[in-house]
Amino acid sequence: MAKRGPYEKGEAKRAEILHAALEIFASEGYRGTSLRKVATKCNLSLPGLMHYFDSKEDLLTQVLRMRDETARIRHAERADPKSYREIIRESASTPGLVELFVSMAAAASDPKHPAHALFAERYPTMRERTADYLRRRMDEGALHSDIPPERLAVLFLALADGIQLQWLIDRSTDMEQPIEDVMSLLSAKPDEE
Amino acid sequence: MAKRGPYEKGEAKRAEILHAALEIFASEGYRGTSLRKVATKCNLSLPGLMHYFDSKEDLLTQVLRMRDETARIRHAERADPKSYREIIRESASTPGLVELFVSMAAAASDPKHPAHALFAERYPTMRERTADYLRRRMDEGALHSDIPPERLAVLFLALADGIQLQWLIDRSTDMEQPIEDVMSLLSAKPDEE
DNA sequence: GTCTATACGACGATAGAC
DNA sequence: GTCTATCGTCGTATAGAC
Repeated sequence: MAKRGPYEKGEAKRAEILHAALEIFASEGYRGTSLRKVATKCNLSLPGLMHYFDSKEDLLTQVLRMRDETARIRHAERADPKSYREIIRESASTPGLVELFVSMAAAASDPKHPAHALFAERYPTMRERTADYLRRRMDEGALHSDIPPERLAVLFLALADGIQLQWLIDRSTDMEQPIEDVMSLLSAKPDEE
Repeated sequence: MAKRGPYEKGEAKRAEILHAALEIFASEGYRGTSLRKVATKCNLSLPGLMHYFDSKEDLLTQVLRMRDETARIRHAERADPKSYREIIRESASTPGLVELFVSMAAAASDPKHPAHALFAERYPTMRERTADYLRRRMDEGALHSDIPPERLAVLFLALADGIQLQWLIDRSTDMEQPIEDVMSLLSAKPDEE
């Protein structure tokens, strides 16, 4: 911020583009949103916009990165249910971004896709954070399971992603319930295990 | 089959197109596969192909419908873990189709998308089938939970969809483990609940 | 009904001038 | 750093042959 030097304006413009893209994709969804719309919103021609990004996929990847970074700062590395509920609420208010996330995850299955690296880092990171939280709760005696926290973390992340797919189709789907249900299963006393 | 009448040839060609599309999307993925490629594979011009379908999205939706129908026949309405494992194995051999499924689910969030109706029917149907299975296992005493089977079904479907997203990025992900883990949680004796 | 030819508008991408 | 101009490809639309 307030960074001096020859790149100051460029960085500001790049951030402006990312914010504009985020806004448009949030309100109009992933499908049928073109770079020309984003460019127009930034008072730029398409090539003018492309000066800042290698490709559309690159731009979209950086939108997701920015969004991750925002969430990371806001929730300060926490992985507790309260933080999780806030994220769910934010998602629920911006279906367009959920659609963007899911579409990008599918496209990123190709190792050459710019978002592949993002997701390839993102999942292990979130797994660790979630596993750490679960381990803490287990040490406190609040949760019990023979399943290692790392495996439970994979499970919780799958749950969080998967419930979004059902929610995209039926907006009345409760996105918090499945997580809470598994939590309650882990809260049961381990008498037989 | 061997259906007589004026539509015989047309229906056969339509089926040929769907199979060709399935094959191409399975081998090359959702991204970067054009209808012209599918048309060429069927010895057809693009408009010739479009004679059978309203739009690209319509064609893709029918590809998914056909795939569902195939699976339904093969697994004969069952919803047991053995059937589930077979489906997982089939998915794992065709990442392109998993990508197609996820991409379509995201796009189908728009109620006007042709696949919206498919998913809007599909999820409740699969929920019922899964809930029926769980209820049966509960009656047998093999599973125990205070959570109603319908809610557990939502949970299992989310798990199955979500683990695919992680698997698309990291193919070494075990797609069966999370389901088995929740099953094992439900197998525990209910002494404290 | 089945299909080809042709054309249209919009997309993402790129070359090169300023 | 930003533009105009242009490219190739996409999905789509229409006219009309058989």
